[in-house]
Amino acid sequence: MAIESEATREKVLKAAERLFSKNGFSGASLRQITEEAGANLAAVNYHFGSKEDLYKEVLLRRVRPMNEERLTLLAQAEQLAGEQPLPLRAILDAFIRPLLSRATDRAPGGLSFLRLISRELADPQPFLFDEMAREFDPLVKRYTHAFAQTLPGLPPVDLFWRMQFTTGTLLYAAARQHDFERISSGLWKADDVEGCMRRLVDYCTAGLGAPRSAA
Amino acid sequence: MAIESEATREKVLKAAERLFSKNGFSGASLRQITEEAGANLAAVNYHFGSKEDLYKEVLLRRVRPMNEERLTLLAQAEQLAGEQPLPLRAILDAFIRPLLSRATDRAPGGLSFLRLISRELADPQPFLFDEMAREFDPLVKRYTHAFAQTLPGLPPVDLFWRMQFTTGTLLYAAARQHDFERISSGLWKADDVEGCMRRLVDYCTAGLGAPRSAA
DNA sequence: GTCTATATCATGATAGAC
DNA sequence: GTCTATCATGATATAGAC
Repeated sequence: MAIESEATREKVLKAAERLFSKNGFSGASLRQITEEAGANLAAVNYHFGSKEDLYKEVLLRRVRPMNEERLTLLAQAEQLAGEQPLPLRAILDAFIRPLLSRATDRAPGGLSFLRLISRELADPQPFLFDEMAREFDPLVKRYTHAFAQTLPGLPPVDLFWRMQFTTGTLLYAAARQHDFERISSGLWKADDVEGCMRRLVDYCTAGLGAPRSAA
Repeated sequence: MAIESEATREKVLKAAERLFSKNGFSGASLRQITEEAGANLAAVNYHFGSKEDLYKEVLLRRVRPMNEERLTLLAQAEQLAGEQPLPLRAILDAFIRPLLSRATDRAPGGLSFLRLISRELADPQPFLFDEMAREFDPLVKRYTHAFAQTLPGLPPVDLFWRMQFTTGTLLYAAARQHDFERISSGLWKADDVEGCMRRLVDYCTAGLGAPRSAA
């Protein structure tokens, strides 16, 4: 039945998300995953074809809506600004929020997904590289253009680096949401994602707009 | 013989560094490693005891001198500055250089080590967590103090975040040195590590010293 | 110290009954 | 669609010869 099939599929995806997030692609076995899902070992191959394809689906089903959200928020901000170039803060907020907000989502997968996507982008799986590049390409192009408009004097190579630095900052913040409370020695509480986001935007706004030092 | 023993040990460490870096801890097998090293499978257990202990040694033998260098550079900069608090740039340079300079080292392991240590810090292996914490603790304390001196008005929680953001920026830059040339579409050449470092310092200096926005 | 040989177990994948 | 059973392979680790 389609209904039961969907239920099993969903349970497997959920368990896979958690275990891939915790142990990485090669560190999580299909046996662990199907056991935690309460499904049969053979279900993975039936529903997804292979472990790699399961991993791909775990990621893409969350990445796609997230990136659409990022593009939508940017478009909305631009409409609001009219002819003016967007303030840096506005671009960054549109870029960061759809990712970090998932740290508090009641929706499934929040923290797991953050850790997973951070690991994948900082340390890509070769078999997924092309598909991820295709998925992120419109986003990169679109935001590069927005940043370039707001920072007209910045040479392309510097903009490239500053966007990379911003990405690194964001990914690390996302990857470690799950243990910042512990390592901050009580300075920060895990439910204050807004506080993290505000500080992240402060930091990256300054970094992107920094003066350039002499070579 | 002690000499041959050392040679085998060294060959295994070198191969392990490359393969752990490329495929991660669980993605690299002892078979791969010993084969690439031209050593016997049993050599790993003889010399290191277990796969986990091999991994630990691969990391720590490079982390220890790197972190000593960071502490030394900071002390030297402080001596140079006398009574004055250090400029942000000087602290950052001392923090960043001993890591990123390894991207060009003729010495073995440069790029591999960068990728490996970045992955380990952004996504720690549980079995190594305590030992890494112990190894990095003096560094964190020392640099936190230096930053706090130079940024006297900054509340501790904000300093915590900004140091985390700086760490994330640095680790991502380190992790991807090996393919920035490719993904920059020709904007940047891999031999220009100085250029990367200068831009990284520009970015983080601005971020650490950024104005704080209202909550 | 280094090797061969092997023990023991986990892995991803699939064939075929239901 | 889901199950059991199994295959072929590869994993870490170790015992014991040399």
